[in-house]
Amino acid sequence: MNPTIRDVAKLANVSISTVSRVFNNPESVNREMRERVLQVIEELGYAPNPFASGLRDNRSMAIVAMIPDLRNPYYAEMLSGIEEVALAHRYNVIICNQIQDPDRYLEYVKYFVKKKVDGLIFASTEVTDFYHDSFQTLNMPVVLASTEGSSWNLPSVRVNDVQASYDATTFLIQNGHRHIGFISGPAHAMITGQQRYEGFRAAMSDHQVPLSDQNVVYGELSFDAGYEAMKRLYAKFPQLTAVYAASDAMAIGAMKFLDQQGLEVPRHVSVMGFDNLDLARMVTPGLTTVAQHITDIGKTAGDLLFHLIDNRDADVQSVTINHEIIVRGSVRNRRLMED
Amino acid sequence: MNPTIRDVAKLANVSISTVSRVFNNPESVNREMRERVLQVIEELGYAPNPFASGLRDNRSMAIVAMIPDLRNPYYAEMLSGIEEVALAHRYNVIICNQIQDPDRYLEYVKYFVKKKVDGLIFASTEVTDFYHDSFQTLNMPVVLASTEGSSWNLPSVRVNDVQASYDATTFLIQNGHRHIGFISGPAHAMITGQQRYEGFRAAMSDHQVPLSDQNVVYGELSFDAGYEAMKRLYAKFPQLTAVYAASDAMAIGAMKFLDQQGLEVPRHVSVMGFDNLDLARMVTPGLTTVAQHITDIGKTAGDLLFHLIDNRDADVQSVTINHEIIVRGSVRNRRLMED
DNA sequence: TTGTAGGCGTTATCAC
DNA sequence: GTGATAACGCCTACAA
Repeated sequence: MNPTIRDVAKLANVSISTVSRVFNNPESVNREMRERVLQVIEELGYAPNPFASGLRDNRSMAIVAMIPDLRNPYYAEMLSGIEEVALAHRYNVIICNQIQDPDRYLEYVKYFVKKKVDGLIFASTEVTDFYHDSFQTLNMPVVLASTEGSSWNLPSVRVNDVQASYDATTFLIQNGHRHIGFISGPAHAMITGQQRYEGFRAAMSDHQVPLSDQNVVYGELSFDAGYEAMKRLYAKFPQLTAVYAASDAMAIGAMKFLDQQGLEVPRHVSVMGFDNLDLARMVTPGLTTVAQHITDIGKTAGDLLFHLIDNRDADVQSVTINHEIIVRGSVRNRRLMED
Repeated sequence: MNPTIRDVAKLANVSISTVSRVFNNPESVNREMRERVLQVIEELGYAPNPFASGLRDNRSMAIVAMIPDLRNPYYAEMLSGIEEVALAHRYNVIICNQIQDPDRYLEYVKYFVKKKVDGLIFASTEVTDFYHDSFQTLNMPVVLASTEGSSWNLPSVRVNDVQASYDATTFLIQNGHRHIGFISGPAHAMITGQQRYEGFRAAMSDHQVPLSDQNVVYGELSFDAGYEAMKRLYAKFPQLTAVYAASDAMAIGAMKFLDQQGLEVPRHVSVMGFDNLDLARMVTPGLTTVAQHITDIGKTAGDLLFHLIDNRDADVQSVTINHEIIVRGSVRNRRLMED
């Protein structure tokens, strides 16, 4: 059995209140006594029982990170940012994975999150009524990461996807491409479908590049879906000289397909991604992409959450994280073309 | 404020013990009463306060997963396996990241793990005295994943690295390679350095393939380290026709270097990895590698841990997870060579 | 089968 | 500045 506050008190010849004060308000206790107590604490290896503190204060010193898929490096990286700031606050991070499965999500909420946790980071998943209702009943601070909840006034941390997508498209255009295919996220997905499409569309339009249904194809954000999407895109738009995909995984799936068709990247087709996963620099050629600074998104979401935890009624503003074009080898400048 | 057991009791016109029993031993309570209580529980949305239960029973319903690096897909995948079985047991998983930093590790132990958690999975990190001592003071079940602790009789879950490495090397030899470079993990690393090297050595020896210092180079397991290691290896062993690396990340780093030298994989040099990360199928050509079934390692480690949690004195045996050669495009069969 | 009561370890309020 | 004590909510002997 671990030592309790009482053991410390007895051995130090003080009351338990004094021991407690040494932890929670050291200034208020006589120097000499304090040192004696501290010594005994050290000696016994005493640490307050977190259940007891939690029971009294209703704080768990834990937050929960809800993400769609741990095996996706995007979320792993975000999680690592969240974990980083949590550690600094001496908080634990509890993982909830595959939250896009409603049953699984409810399971988490029912057994884990209820009252046991001081706050919640909810990542990359559209905040439907379903999720929003559960936030209400949970009654704890919530911060969104890489998704938005403006309709419910929930603070969020994310890049400006419209602008980022606009910039990516513009980069391709400035490199002399005019036949640009877009592999979008699912049509119904607010961010990876609609907003990134919107940025693409706006850039094409602003630069007077023709755009029709022919240019666009939709799919899930995965490698496999990217491969399939590229197949469809190439079938209906074979004259494309560049492809821009709504995620790096998709872009790399597209590269795989192109390679299998004997089309070289970037000699025959240029490819641009979105996210800047570690992966992007590992493939050959390196993938030119829009960096999201994912770790920062996680860290910032953590910062906001802890601010809300310390200060329940704070009016926390959403934060936009800067994006950045990372140039590697997968896009060719057609303005410098020789053959 | 959330409803307590007392609220339920009052509304259902029973004593709190009855309510408690409905949760913990439903059979022992009169059907009619039970249904009445259940209804009230539903109505109020009552759930037992985990702090109170924890305080009484000294169980947190949480385990901790200690890993070296969340951003490494290897650990993310393992974690996802752990999380999967934890959910099935209605347990939370708390992350401890970057445990190879001793200060950080101690921080975790000091503030988080002590008494707050029912068990521990410790991954891919050599169990030095330092870590082992802390396990002792923690006094909770520990299971090792992808590392070994035979010297302390700790149960572990891992592949047979010597055999797996032997098989990988044999695969290359059977494909007609006799000039095979090996990019090893750090020389001091028990598994990725010593055991995987040992498998390599044994296979070379058994098949009478010459082996000297020239064939081997050491490095960390990362992409960047793989790139650098390949550079060193190629400098001292330019006649190699195949490279076998102790991790997929290293192998892909090596591929990057080879590409930059104008050496084609697998036409000029074959490459073989170890792990079978998702990554391995995404690169071009696909990486031929030894699959570790990482998710299974995580799941099995979880299973063992829960067995120990339910049954403190069980004598749990270590488990070896099967490995498997995954053939993709990065190894060329020289026996079928035309040019 | 059901209810009563004590205790888990901590913190904060209140006397002294 | 220090000490006694109630309260947090649950579970389980034990008594009825």
